[in-house]
Formats: sequence, C-alpha cells, structure tokens
Amino acid sequence: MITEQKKILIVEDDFNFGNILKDYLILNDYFVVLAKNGIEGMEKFQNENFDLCILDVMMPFKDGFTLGKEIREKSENIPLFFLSAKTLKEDVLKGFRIGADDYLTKPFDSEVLLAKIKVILNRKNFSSIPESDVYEFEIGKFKFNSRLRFLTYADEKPIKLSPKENQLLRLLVLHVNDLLPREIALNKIWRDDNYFTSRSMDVYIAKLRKYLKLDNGVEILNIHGEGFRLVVN
Amino acid sequence: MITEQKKILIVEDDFNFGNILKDYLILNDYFVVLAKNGIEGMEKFQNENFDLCILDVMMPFKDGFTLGKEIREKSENIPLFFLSAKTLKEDVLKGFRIGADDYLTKPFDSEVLLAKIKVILNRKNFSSIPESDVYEFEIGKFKFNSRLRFLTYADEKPIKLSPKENQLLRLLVLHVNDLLPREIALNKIWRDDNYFTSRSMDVYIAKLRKYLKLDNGVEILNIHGEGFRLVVN
DNA sequence: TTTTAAGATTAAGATTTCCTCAAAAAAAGA
DNA sequence: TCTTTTTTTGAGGAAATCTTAATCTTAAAA
Repeated sequence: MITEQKKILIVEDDFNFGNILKDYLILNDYFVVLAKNGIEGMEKFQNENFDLCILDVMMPFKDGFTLGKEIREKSENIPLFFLSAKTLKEDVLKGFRIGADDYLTKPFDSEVLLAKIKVILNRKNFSSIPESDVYEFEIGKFKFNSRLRFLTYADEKPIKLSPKENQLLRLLVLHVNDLLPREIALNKIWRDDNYFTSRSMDVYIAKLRKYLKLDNGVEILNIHGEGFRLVVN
Repeated sequence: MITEQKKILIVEDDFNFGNILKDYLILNDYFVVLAKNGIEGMEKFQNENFDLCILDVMMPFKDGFTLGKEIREKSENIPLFFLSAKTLKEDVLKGFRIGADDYLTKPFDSEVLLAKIKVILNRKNFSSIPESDVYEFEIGKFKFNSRLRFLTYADEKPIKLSPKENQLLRLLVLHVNDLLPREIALNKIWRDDNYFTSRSMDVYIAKLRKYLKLDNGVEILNIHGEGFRLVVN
C-alpha cells in the first residue's frame, strides 16, 4: 500500500539546527517544510495543509507560543509540538495550555522525537467532524467567515468576532442542527472542562445569541446537561 | 458536571509515590486505581475498563515494559504512559516501540503529567465519539430523537424530553411491544434498584404516558411485578 | 372478601444547570 | 507605556430536572 507522505511544518530560526532536523525527518520519509520565523511559519501554515507542526519557542519577531496560539485558533486538532531550551515548568505548562501535544526540551534526541511523531500521526483519529479547511459558511441570512472572523447579516456592516466567539460559532456551524456537546466544545476550544470554563462558554453563547438575533430563523438552543444546538430554518 | 470521570490505572511498586500520584489525580477529578506490581496491574486491567494506563518501568515480578506489552496485545488503542528513572535513550525508545504514548522520566512534575493526561484523553475522546448508535425512532405517529431528546407528534411542536424521560423512552422503544423489566431499566438508568428509584421510575412512566396520549395507538402497559411494555398498533 | 403489595398521579422540595449582567483580570495593540 | 479588546470570574436569579412524599387506584394473594 502506498501511504501518502505526512507533511510536517518546522518553524525554527536556527538555520543549522532547522536543517539538520528537516533532513533527518525527510530521511524518515516525511515531507517537510521549514520556516525560519514565526511570520513565515504562519504564512506557510495558511497556504498548505500540514499533519503536524513543530515550533521552536524562542524566535525573533514572533515567538513560538504566539504562533502556536494562532495556529490553534485556525485548527483545534492539528498536532503541535514545541521545542525549547526553556525547561522551566511554567514554560512547559504554558505550552500545553496553548494546546500543545508535546513539549520537548533541547537538547533532545532526534530518535525520541521521531518516535513521538510516529505515535501522534498514527493515532487513529477519526475526528467526529472531519477537520475541514472550509471557512465560509451561511447561517440563515448571515454569512460567516471564520478565517476573517466576520459575521455579516445581509448587507449590514460585518460584525467582528473575537477569537473565542469565532471558534465557538465555527464549532456550532460544523454541527449545525445537531448537538454540539458541551464537553467537546470545552475540550477543543478551552482545552479544559471544568466549572469555570463552562461558565465562560455560557457567556460566549450569550454573545453569539445576541449577534444572531438579527435573523429570527436562527437560534442557539440549549439541551440541558448536554450542550448546544445551532438551529437554522 | 454530567461528564463521567475518566478512569486511570496506575501500576507502581513504590507505595508512597504511587499513593501521592493517585491522590493528586483524584484531586483532579479522575477515578484512579492503583496496583502495586505488574501482576496485580494486569488483573485490574483485565477486570475493568480504563481510559489510560500509567506504568512504572522498574518493578519486581513483572516489569512495566512486559506489562505494557501485554496490555497492548489486549488493547491496541488505550493510552499508555511509562514512568521511569531510566533516562537512557535506549529505554525510552523501547517504551515507544512497545506502543507507549509517552515516556516520562523521574523525577517529573505532576502538573506536566496532568497536562499530558488531558491532552491524550481529549484526543481519544474525539475519536471515540462516532457512537453509531441508533437514535431516531418512530413510535406510532411520533418521531423520537433520543440524541436531541425530542418527541414529535405529526407536525406539532416537538416535546422536549428530560434526560431521564429520554433514557426511559429509549429503553422502552428498544423493547417495543415486549417487556422492559423494571430491574433492567432501574439498573441501566438509575444505576440502582431500590424502593425510591422504583418510585422515581413510576413518576417518569406517568410523564411519558402523558406525552404519548396524543396518539391513542400508543400506550405504556404495566405488567404487574415485572415491568412495562410499550405497545404500538 | 379482605388484605397486602404494586402501581398511578400530582405536587412540593431540593438540586443542578443555565442565563444575564457586570466587574475584574488578562492579553493584545498602539 | 497607556489604551483597547478579550476573556474570565462572580453573583443573583431563572429554569429544568429529579426525588420524595402524599394520596389514590388496581392487581394479586390469602
């Protein structure tokens, strides 16, 4: 069977190190794209579809954490590794809070990295909703662009959505007319499921409801104890 | 929160360390079982359903690698973490070759472990959701959606069902025209079979009857001392 | 037929979950 | 830095849900 090569994005400002890593992964049959800073990294990420991102943390212009956060806003599911010489617990935890799948402290062994890459890429991961690169949606009379974070009603001026509003609305749309379980939204967007994140989600539901009120064929219903449902007539 | 606690198996021969870890995870809202060696670990693994296994590598009788291998033979998907003071690259790689999802070297920070646990349980969560269970039923002139918890008569406005109403109706439908033994419903829905849960069930039967009255070809009959029967003409 | 157990129905309490608003805190932008 | 935007936190209250209790009815057993 011919398995498609997996595509990996490496963002690393140390040219030497980046290239060694790239060559090593290519040798192990991955397709690798190397970006040399956060800005270039974001560009490449937007233009191609990757299976995994490996981000150096300390970089000029835009650091790895910032980039990681931006990537997570676009895609809740893409595997994300941070590489860093920062071994401080606080940094590691920050990485995970952003939504990393792993955090490797330099120096690390390349074979170990390879093993971790294999684990995460081989994990059977039929996500209930296929991770799609669709970002334009219609919701009743609204147009919703989740890349630009705009919600536009008819010919009115677009409503700008905050990142969280945007992510939540996107998940709701992907489950349109069906249940979006609370737990799933919390884990995907907030990366944690507890009392407070749940309250926070409620606040965002309220905000979205306010926006969507313009079209009364559209509403967000609660299913008590389960989650929410975006209903469109 | 309605979300079930995730169940974690820890296998660790150091009593003290194992218990500290256990308490820490319990504090963070996991259900934890601690086994003190590989043999006991395997027993517990076989008898219960875990969401994650955390195995110490160096243990008497049966070491963590051996146990991990056996667990992988039984279940190729369950997340597996190794804990070990062995930091040698070769050991780490061995762990991954066995099928570990991560390998933490002691000493490690418990918060970091917690972060990793959350990451992996969330990933698995999304994939295990397909829930190809049937959730759309017809009951006479009713349509019943047990996912959205709706009961709709002809073209009327859907009746919202509460979780318990929903579960009970679902069980009745699955046994349609046949007996649904009281005991089974109680154990499945209330997870307990006593005087009070039984009275509670009666209350829910009454509620369902009220809803179903719209269609007089549908009724819930009692079979004295046995249970209930949903009858549809 | 009488007695006892099981079930039906309704309503009141208790609990949990959700909603709303506002203020505090944190993050991003200028 | 200061300002603006975004996110979280908290409280009060509303709504939904579930249990318990009280009162009646029906079915089976003695």
